[in-house]
Amino acid sequence: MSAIRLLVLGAVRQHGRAHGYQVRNDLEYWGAHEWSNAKPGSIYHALKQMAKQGLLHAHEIAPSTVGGPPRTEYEITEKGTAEYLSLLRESLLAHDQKPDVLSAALGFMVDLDREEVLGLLQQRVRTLKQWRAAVTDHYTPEDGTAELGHIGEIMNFWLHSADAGAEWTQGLVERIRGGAYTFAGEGEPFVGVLTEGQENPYATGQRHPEDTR
Amino acid sequence: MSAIRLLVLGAVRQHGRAHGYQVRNDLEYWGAHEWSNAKPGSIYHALKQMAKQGLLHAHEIAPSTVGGPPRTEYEITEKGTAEYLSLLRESLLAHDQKPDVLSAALGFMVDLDREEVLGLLQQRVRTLKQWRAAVTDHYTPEDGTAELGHIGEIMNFWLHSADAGAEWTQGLVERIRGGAYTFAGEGEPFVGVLTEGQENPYATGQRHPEDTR
DNA sequence: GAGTTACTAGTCAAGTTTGACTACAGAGTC
DNA sequence: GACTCTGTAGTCAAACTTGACTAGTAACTC
Repeated sequence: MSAIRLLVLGAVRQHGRAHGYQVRNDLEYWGAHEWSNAKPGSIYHALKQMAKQGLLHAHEIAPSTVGGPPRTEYEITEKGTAEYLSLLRESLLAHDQKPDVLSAALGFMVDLDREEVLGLLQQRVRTLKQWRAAVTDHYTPEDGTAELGHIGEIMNFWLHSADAGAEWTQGLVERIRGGAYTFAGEGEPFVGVLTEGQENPYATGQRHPEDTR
Repeated sequence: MSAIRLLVLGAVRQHGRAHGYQVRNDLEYWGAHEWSNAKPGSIYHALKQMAKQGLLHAHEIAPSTVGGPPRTEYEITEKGTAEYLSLLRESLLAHDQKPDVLSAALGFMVDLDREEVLGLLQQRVRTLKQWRAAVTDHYTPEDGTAELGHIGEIMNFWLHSADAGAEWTQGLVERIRGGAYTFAGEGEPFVGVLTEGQENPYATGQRHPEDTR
């Protein structure tokens, strides 16, 4: 599973009603084009696809207010909300390597309540540790026959990444337990989207630091 | 860029001549189906595509020796070798987040010589550190206006991953400098492929430890 | 005041990835 | 002896992703 569906559902949901360009702009604001496959084509495709599947409801809208082709506005359906929450929980939980999915989930974690997020993240840490143990067991059995040569570095790399991921997750758990951030049902939520007309400080033209390659 | 082309080119090259199933089996032996998109469909597609592009030469072969559809055997061309080495160097160098690309490159690094690999990896560490500095600079400017809320955790996660990656790469550099593994031009290479008839200890049927999810 | 650039909004074709499926052969088994 | 399971080898349609492109308006610039 790629992160695109979660990102798009979450963005539409935060707006209540959004057209493609708005979603696209939000994802850029979050830096998602840097760490996920949130390219325009993918976004518009996901919107259409999810509308077809009944996760979003498409309103055909008159020609855009500012030029360009006519807009379609999308609204999340009940089915879409269920899918969104399910994707979100799964993404926080999965020790599933792809970092883009976790990143997306971090951006939306405050849509769940604090206790649930803590539970999911702690489970995440446990699963990572189990996975680690299983892998080392499997590739270095008691009889010491493991002669992987440099191929072993691949495993080594994944183990190291898993350890780093577990450690970081543990840190996040502690920050959240310590009262950081505002979760569902805790009053005024943090506003993570751009409202119509607000300028985007991280717009593409601005050049992201990563572009120095 | 996904890792599939590098993986397939490298596998064919090690065999001298290989058919799709052989490549597929090698990649499974390396665990590539766990950490990359090396599914059968992708592998066969890549073989055909690269044959069309002149990176591989396709020999049409008589019906398979053991049943099933007729095989096609592939051999790497000069152009393919050039592409392979170029992909390999690029993958070792790129601080480009995708871990599957780096994993694939690790499996093939011994096709380059020791000094070159050391140079590439050290450059990798430097680039990671520069990237880190640029990101922190950009998102926490001197005027302290950065009010990212929980969105900041996304950046935090990437920074943490980059740090872990740099640290691990540094460790690898030291192991290689210390004489580990056998690189190009250093005598009998480590055999990382399965020869015809050799059984695969990590075959799918065996169940990988990751499957305990 | 004509040309160039930038921004808004989205489409499209080409390429890639996925997961399920086909087809054959040998080995066990009831 | 019919049935099921496993292994070999690969195809295919559907879905997804990519990057380049269209098209209109505003704003700047010389």
